[in-house]
Amino acid sequence: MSTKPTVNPHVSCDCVVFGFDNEKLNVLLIEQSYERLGDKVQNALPGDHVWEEESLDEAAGRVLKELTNLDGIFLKQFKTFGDPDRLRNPKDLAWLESYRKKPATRVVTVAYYAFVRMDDFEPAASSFAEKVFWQDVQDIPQLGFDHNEIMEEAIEVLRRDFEVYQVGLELLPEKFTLSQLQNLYEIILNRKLDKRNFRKKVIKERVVTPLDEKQKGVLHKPAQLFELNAANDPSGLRS
Amino acid sequence: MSTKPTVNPHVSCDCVVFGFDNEKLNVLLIEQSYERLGDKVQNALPGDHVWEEESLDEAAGRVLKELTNLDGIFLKQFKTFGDPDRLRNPKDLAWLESYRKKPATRVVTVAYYAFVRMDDFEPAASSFAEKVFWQDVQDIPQLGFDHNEIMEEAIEVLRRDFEVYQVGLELLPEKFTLSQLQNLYEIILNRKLDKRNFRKKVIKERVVTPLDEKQKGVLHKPAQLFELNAANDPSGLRS
DNA sequence: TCAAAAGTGTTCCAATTACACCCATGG
DNA sequence: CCATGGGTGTAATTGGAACACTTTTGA
Repeated sequence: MSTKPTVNPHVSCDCVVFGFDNEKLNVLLIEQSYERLGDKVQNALPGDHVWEEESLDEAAGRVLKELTNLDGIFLKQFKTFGDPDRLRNPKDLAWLESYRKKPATRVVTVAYYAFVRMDDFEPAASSFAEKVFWQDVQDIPQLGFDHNEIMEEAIEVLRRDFEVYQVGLELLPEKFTLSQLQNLYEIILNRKLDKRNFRKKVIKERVVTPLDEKQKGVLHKPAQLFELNAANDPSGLRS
Repeated sequence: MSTKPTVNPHVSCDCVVFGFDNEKLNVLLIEQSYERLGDKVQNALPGDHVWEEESLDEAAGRVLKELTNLDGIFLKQFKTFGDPDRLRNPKDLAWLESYRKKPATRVVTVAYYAFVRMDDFEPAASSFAEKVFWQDVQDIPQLGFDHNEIMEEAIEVLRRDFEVYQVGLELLPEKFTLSQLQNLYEIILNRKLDKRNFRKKVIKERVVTPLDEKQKGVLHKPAQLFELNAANDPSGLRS
């Protein structure tokens, strides 16, 4: 890639990047600032136009890479948003004008969700935005464009794909306790689970394998650490 | 809609329209002919470019309506295909040249699947093609562009959505027997089911409700007819 | 009377649920 | 020694799987 890529102004991709901090589910948001109209800022999902010579998956992978500098991240296309009015809300026009020549152009966006281990990544300025931050999915502010709608659909799809394919376990740190695992299940499924039954099940079904290692420095009985069972890798893409 | 619509040359939608004839699962294909290069024909999925002022769902609904003239058809977006090379196979160039000014333009296509009751619809020429026909999904010929790939993904998604949301029951005629229902299950799930267990289950789970009516004119014991339980309508779109 | 599909119940096993107490550690 | 979360087993219930014969109709 030595020549400058041609941008396709009609198609973009947006990424809903999930992170898990053992207590809640978070999403990466960016702050877009546009000085032209009185230093306003708005929050949005990270995304970019697709280049003419890359696939949609490559575009999403590129956005993720520029944002986090991480490789091997789970990434899945989940829905395409193409309402003719999706960029025509007056609240978004100022930003679009500062960014593109033709703010009236219709843009269809292909939405992806992704999983990032929160302790692999410290949000930092990127080519997309000076500010990048984690936000609790229970407490999402107003976002630009139709990004609130995209977020909501992403969470629905995550719940479903988690139940069907056990997608989402890559949100855990490499070594984790069964309580952490159970927290993740409970948060994604949005219901309480029984501790004993849960443990029996994940061990019988080989979701995880125990390590020869325990927690240290906790003010209670240290827990056994586990790792994901590699064979359990769902058939999704990793970029 | 009195003014002529503006076509968006960068985005199209393609529809995988399923039908069920009590024996196999079928898909609607069209035959595209282009005289320019020696009267060749190729088969493809029905689809069209999106208009500038319609949503993606509306575009798919429009394609379906023009194709079948039916209303109220179940329709669901399932994946977007946007490889830069998806229209660059030499086999497709002749057709594209006969159809568009710029065959090299990259087109991203949003794929939908849909369900049509086969006895509600007799394939007939439409604005898309002179020839429209049902084809057994087990025996799909080579299609233009990346349409074989789209087909395969559609079937996978159908299987999954059927298990998760019981999407697909709208393939049945309004009144049907439990054997027909079981055939549909077996074909979509691709495995045999036990007759007694199946019947117990669909009745207990209120998938269907019995009618005060029986089959007539069959050369065996006439079966009780059933209809879908309306409350079972999955939360998909109907166009 | 025959062929063809309809219709029907019971038993067994596996999987899921509910539930309460002792343990190891750091402060 | 106390607070905190870690760790464990059993009994009851539910749901799924396996399985074979009789019935009704039209030809």
